[in-house]
Parts: sequence; structure tokens; C-alpha cells
Amino acid sequence: MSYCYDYPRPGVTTDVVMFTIREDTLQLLLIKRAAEPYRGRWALPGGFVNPDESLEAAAARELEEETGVSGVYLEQLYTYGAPDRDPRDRIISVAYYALVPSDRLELRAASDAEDVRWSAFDELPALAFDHDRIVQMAHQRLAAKLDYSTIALQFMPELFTLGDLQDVYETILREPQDKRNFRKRILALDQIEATGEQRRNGAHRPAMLYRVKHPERVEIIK
Amino acid sequence: MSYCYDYPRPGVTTDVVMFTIREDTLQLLLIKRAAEPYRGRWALPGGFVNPDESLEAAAARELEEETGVSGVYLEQLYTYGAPDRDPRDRIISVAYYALVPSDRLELRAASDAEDVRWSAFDELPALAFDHDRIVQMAHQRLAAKLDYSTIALQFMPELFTLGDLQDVYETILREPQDKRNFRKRILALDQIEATGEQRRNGAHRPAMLYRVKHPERVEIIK
DNA sequence: TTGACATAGTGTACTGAATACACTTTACTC
DNA sequence: GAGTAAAGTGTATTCAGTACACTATGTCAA
Repeated sequence: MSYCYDYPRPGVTTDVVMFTIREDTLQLLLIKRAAEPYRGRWALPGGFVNPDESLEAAAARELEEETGVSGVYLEQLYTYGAPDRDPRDRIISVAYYALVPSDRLELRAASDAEDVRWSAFDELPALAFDHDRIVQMAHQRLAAKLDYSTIALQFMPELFTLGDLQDVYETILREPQDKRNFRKRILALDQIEATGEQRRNGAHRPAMLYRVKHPERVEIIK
Repeated sequence: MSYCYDYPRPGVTTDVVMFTIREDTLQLLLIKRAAEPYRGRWALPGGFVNPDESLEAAAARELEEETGVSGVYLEQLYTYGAPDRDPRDRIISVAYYALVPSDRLELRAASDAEDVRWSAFDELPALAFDHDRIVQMAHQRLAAKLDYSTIALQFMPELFTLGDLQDVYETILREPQDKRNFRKRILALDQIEATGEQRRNGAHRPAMLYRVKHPERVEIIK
């Protein structure tokens, strides 16, 4: 079976930058390419858009196939279409980025173990295609959104402490935050609420556990 | 001649929201569709991406063909890919928006006179496809960027007064700006400079003419 | 020539948000 | 019960944003 058109058409793919925070580092999901071009190189998960699915649905499908999670935050990043970005065919990629809460990342066993891994953002290998650039842009967007939205809450598990949340900000922004000012600012947003619960952690005072009030929404602030 | 692939491929187009400011109103360029679907309806200028040109080059080409201007500010907005956005074929559109300075808009005579026109943003007809949505998103992006970049300067002709510039802000933001605060803020950016020249306009005091220091660059501020 | 007109141009006081900064509390461990 | 380590808390300062009203100047018409 073959599909024919009067003019040449580019292939259209989605690539997804899946961020998570594990062990106080920002990590993202990479896949080792099994096919040419760039066979054996690490790359972002992605693939062709099906004829009957929206771009976002295609990205969500990739995400679900690779991590088994669904319903997480997913946002269109940018569309990359340089004629030579794929050496063999004209391919246009609509890039998305996703934020996966740390408690929801069980990499799907289905994926061939060797070929999928989380990689620290600081220690990325050279990636296939223009994926390095996509990753850099995704990080910039994410860091920018910390300042004017509640996007960071998308990384949080069901229950978390203010210290946990501060760690997320510091990890992404790469700079320490003043503890008192941070708490004042976050609580003023009125987007998280204290549960009665505490978390005991070691030989020190336990921390209050909080919950996101509206886990679905990402609010634009100020 | 026909081009065949193993899987169906969507068509890829660029659509361009070309903004300008004329007669103190925000206007954008519309084209009356000559072909189905939506024949006779107004739509954004746009068309298929050629095999050898980048997405931005395709958008710039559309812009140049319709307005004769080149070298103006052009930025990728968003990519629209709902499966049913074109009733006849799967078409994915990478939308751009462009800002055309008011002194550079001579609509190319080449375009069939009846079929291309500037339309006030406030009085747009119903547009073809999802172009209404694209236009709304472009306006939002533009308004947002006024707050954190020097993008408004892209609308200005070679020489302009602070009053002209304030009009641009007020037109796009749809709210009056305090004159003294506006001037203080703009001059603090250090992105425009007074020429010695003045503009005499009517029966009142003439205004100092300014010039953009770096007309190419759009600076992110604060 | 002079007075009305219309836009250009200018400064200060106030308000609210962001910042800098250090000690007390508490549960656990040894 | 003393040491430990993270949790939790308040105030003073600084800076940016805002509110606000009058003077300056060239043109035009009487």
C-alpha cells in the first residue's frame, strides 16, 4: 500500500522532552535509536503523527508508550523544520515537553530495557538530529515558566513538603532560593494547602506535608 | 508527476498573521480564498512549505509575496494540527506572526486587488479554518511581549515620536498609559535615542523625533 | 500681534513587592 | 539528656511601579 500526492510532502513527527526530578536532579527520558539515521545514538522519544490524531495526542501517545504515565502536563514547545535536520528525508518535528511527577515514573517494562533511560540534564550525551537544541529550548521555557506560573507543582507527588518544592525550584533554576522568602511567595499563591500530616525523615524536626489544591491547572501568576 | 510514501502524510503549510498599525488601529492582512474549501471566505495568507525551504523561510516568502516587504520581525507562534481543521485533507499549519512597520506597507500591486486587504483587528470577518483562533493567539502573544520585550519598536518607522510609540502600546493593550510613566519606562530601556529633529504636526508644540538604536534586535527586558 | 488651541514635555510622593538576613523549634539518635 | 539536622518563623530595607497636574511651544485665526 502506498500513498501518493501531487507534490512532495514532509514527514511530520512529534518529539517529547519528558522532564522529571529524581534524586535532586533534573532528568529527561532518552531512547537509543535502533534504526538509521543516527543508529545507536540517544534521542528524544518521538514518532510519526497518525492521520487521525492531533499533534498533542501523538505526543501523549509517545509519552504513554515510553513511561506508562498519562494525564501529566504536556505543552507544545516549538516546531523544528530545517530542511536538513534529518539527513535522509524532509521531516518536520513538532516538539512538546512534559513534566512527570517523581512518584509516577515507572518506566514501562515493555520497553526494551537497554534502550530507554533517564539521563541527568547536566550529563546528556550528544543527541541525534537537532535534539540538543530542542532540549535546551525546553529547559529555557521551563525555567521561564517557574517565574510566572505554577508549573513547578506539576512535578510534585500527592504529598510533599515545602522543602521538596524548594528543591525543585533550585534544581531547575540552578540557584539557591532564600527559604523564608520562598515560603512566603509560594504560600501567597494560595495554590497549595497544608494537610495535617507530617513527614518524619531523620534525626530532626519533621516537616508539614502539603497538597496541590488544583492539580490539573497551571495558573499564570501576576 | 506524483510523490508516494508508505504511510499517509499530512500537508504542511505556514500561515502568517501580519500585523501593522494604521490610523491608530491594529490591522492584519487577509486574503480572500479563491479555491475550495472556504472559497470566498477571508483567511490568513499562507501556503505549502517547499521541500527545500525552512518553515521560517516559507513564512517570509508568504509575507514578501503579499506585502512586498522583507526583513521584518517574524516569529513562530504555534502549530495547529487538529485532524479536522481542514475538511478535505489532513493539513498541519505552522503559524507565524509578523510585525510590519507602518511606513513599509505598500501592498504589492501584483496581488489581485480585490482579494487582499488590511482589516482592523476589531472588525474581522469570520475567517476560514481555525484562523480566528490563530489570530486571537497571535494578539495575546503580541500583547504579552509588550510587557517583557522591546517588540513594539518593530512597528515604528525610521523616525517617530514618543507619542507615536505610546499610541502603539495603547492600541495593542487596549488601555491608556500614563504619559509620564510611559516615557520614563521607555527611556530607561535605553533602546531609543533622540535625533535632533522635531516633527511639526499642527497648531501646537512640535515633538522630538526618536530613532531605534538596534532596529534588528528585540530585547527581553527585566 | 495676540490670544486660543492642542499636543509636548516634565518631577515627586506614595505604595506595594522583592530582598536580605538569623535565630528558635522539634524529633530523633546515641 | 546532649548533640544533630532540618523545619519553621518576622522585620527592616530597597526598588520599581503608580498616581497625579501643570508648564512649554508652535500654529492658526481673529
